[in-house]
Amino acid sequence: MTKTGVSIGEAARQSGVKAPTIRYYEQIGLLPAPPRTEGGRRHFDDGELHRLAFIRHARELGFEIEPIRTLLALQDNPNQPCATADAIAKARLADVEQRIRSLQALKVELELMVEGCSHGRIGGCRVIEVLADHGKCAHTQH
Amino acid sequence: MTKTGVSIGEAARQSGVKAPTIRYYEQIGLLPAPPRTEGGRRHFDDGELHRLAFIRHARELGFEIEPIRTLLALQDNPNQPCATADAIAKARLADVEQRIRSLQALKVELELMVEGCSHGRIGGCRVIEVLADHGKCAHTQH
DNA sequence: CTACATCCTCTAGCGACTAGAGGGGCAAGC
DNA sequence: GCTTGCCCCTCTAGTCGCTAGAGGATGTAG
Repeated sequence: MTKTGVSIGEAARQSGVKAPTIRYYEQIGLLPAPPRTEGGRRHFDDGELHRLAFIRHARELGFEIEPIRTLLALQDNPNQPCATADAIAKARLADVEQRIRSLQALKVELELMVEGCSHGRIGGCRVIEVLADHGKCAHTQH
Repeated sequence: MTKTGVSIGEAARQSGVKAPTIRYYEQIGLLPAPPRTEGGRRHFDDGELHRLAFIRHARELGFEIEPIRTLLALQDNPNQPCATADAIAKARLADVEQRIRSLQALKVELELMVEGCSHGRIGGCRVIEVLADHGKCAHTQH
C-alpha cells in the first residue's frame, strides 16, 4: 500500500532478487523500465514489486526466462484460456521428473563408488576405476 | 590395441565426445596436446582415448571440469592415497542428494499447480496464482 | 585430377547472471 | 555549508561448458 515506491536496494530486499539482477531483467525486457527520480534512480511501485516476486518464484521453481516471459504476458490478459500456462507448467514438471530419475541413477553409481573405496592408494581406488571404465557401472544407461 | 592412432573424428565416435569438445578440452589443458601428422592433424592413441573416456564418464556423472582435472591428476599417480578422490566423489554425492531433495519439493509444487488448473481462463488459473503468490505453496522452503 | 569429407584455427554466442571500474546523488552529522 | 559514507548509475567483461560458424587446408576415393 505504499504510494511512493522504493529504491532498487529496497526492492532487492523485499523481493530477494539482487539489484544487479533486477537491472538485468529490465535490460532483457522481462521487467518494464520503472520511472526514475530526478537524479536518475529507479523507483519501484507495488505493480513492479509484484512482477518481481512472480519472476523470482518462477525462477526458484526452475522455470527459464523465456517461459516466464510468456507466463507474465498471460498474467496480463486474464481472459485468455490458460492452456498455455498449463502446458508450460506440465513441461516443467516432466523436466523435473526426468531430472530426478537421472539423478537417482547417478546417486546409485556414486554410492557404489564411495562405498567401494578402500581408503588406500589410488592404484586400487574404486572411484577412479569406475570413472575409467564405464562397464563397471551398475546401470550403463547414462 | 591399435598402434597408429586415430583422427579426431574417430576419437569422437569412439568416445562419444564431439570433436569441438575434444579440442576444447585440449585448449583448457584437460587433455594433453596429442601429436600431429605432417599436415597438422591430431592423432590420438589409446592413452588419450582412455583419458577421454574417463572425462566423458565423469561429465556424465555430473562432475565439473576442475574436480575432473584433480581426478585425472590422481589417476596419474597410483601411489597416492585416495582420500582426495574419495572426498570429491562424496561431495558430488552430497550435491546429487541435495538436488534430488529440492527437485522432489518442486515436483510436489508443480503437481499441485497442474492439478489445480481448471483449464479455464487465466484469471482463475492456479498455475499463475501460485507463481504470483509464494504463500500458496505447500512448502515455503524454496 | 577432381570432388568431397574431414580437418584446422579463430572468433563469437548461449543462459542467467556476477563482478568490477569509474563516477554521481543524497541524507545525516558537524 | 561541507564532508562522510552509502547507495545508485552505466558500462564492460567474466563465469561455465560448451556450440556454431567463417574461412581455409588436407587427405582420400574414384
